[in-house]
Amino acid sequence: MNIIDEIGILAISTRLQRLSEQLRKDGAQIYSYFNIDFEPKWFPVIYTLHVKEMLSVVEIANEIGYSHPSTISLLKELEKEKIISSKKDKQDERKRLIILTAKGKELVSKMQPVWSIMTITLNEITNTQNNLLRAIEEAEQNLTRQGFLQRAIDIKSKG
Amino acid sequence: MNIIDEIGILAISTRLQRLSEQLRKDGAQIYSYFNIDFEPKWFPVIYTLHVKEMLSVVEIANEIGYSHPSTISLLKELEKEKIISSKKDKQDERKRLIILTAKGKELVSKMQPVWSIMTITLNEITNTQNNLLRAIEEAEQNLTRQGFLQRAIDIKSKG
DNA sequence: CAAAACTATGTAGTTAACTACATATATACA
DNA sequence: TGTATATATGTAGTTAACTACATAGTTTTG
Repeated sequence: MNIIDEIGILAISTRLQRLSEQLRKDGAQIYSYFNIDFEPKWFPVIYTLHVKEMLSVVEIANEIGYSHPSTISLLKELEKEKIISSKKDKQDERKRLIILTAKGKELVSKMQPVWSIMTITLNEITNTQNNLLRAIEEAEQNLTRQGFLQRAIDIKSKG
Repeated sequence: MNIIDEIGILAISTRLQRLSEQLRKDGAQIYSYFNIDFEPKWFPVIYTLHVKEMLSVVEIANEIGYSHPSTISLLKELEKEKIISSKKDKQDERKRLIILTAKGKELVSKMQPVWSIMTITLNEITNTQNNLLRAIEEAEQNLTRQGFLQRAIDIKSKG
């Protein structure tokens, strides 16, 4: 056990990041093992388009919680891979509407059984005494109620 | 299991990363609010040196769980800030031994009350029904027992 | 005891996110 | 109605981690 594991809560940001990175890398290995040419970072965009069919760039960015420039760079890759395509919105010429191509939809159906397996596997890993997904949701809710900085200021003035 | 739950766990890597990033940014604001010139990313190195006094580059990298090149680049910044200093190991000329400078030690004592406040605050945020730190530890333990890929392969062959 | 293997450090280049700024179009209001 | 404001997209540059490779020193072994 190293120091970061020992310090506990103060290093929680580092811990979250490390676990995220590990799951992302393992996810990439799983796609590769099942002979699917897909990068984990594409998942949020593709899944969103699978469910919502057609969205603008900013709508996707909001759905996946990324900045719009990050989203644009993902969309560029996916367009190069011919997994998505886009066209101007006739009603609003500023907007670019994104959809899955036939190839993209095919890819989604090929991935669905793998997603099921991943879901089962991730539940095995994270549905422990303290459920990781619930824990994230609860922490995010607390942060929404009152931010980290404001809480720290309050504790200082009280303590 | 419905679609929302499915995307929930499938997107867990993204969720972990986002929460990590938010806490890191908020942490930076807290240091700044308390007039401390310190970046959250330096924390693992500084805390490690505070506890272990003197370590080589690779020893620090192992303690904080980063690659050695990442560690080198953090050490470069900290050396520029005169928070740490380093000297060759006389016993093993390959090694560079790192210690906190007087300025570094002063900084640590200035930060300790802030770390206490952060600890309280982070516990408020994460010690919910499902404790986030425990949840991370439990998930990491499960991954150590058997990796994500191997679990996925097992489920495929069973299912 | 010299060659091979290993270990420690360092450099170069990549990646995947970000912020700040720029531009085009749409909407609101004086 | 035309100017100010807001929104959508895009570009440039930054950041903080990584991997792959290079080099120097140490240890092992045939």
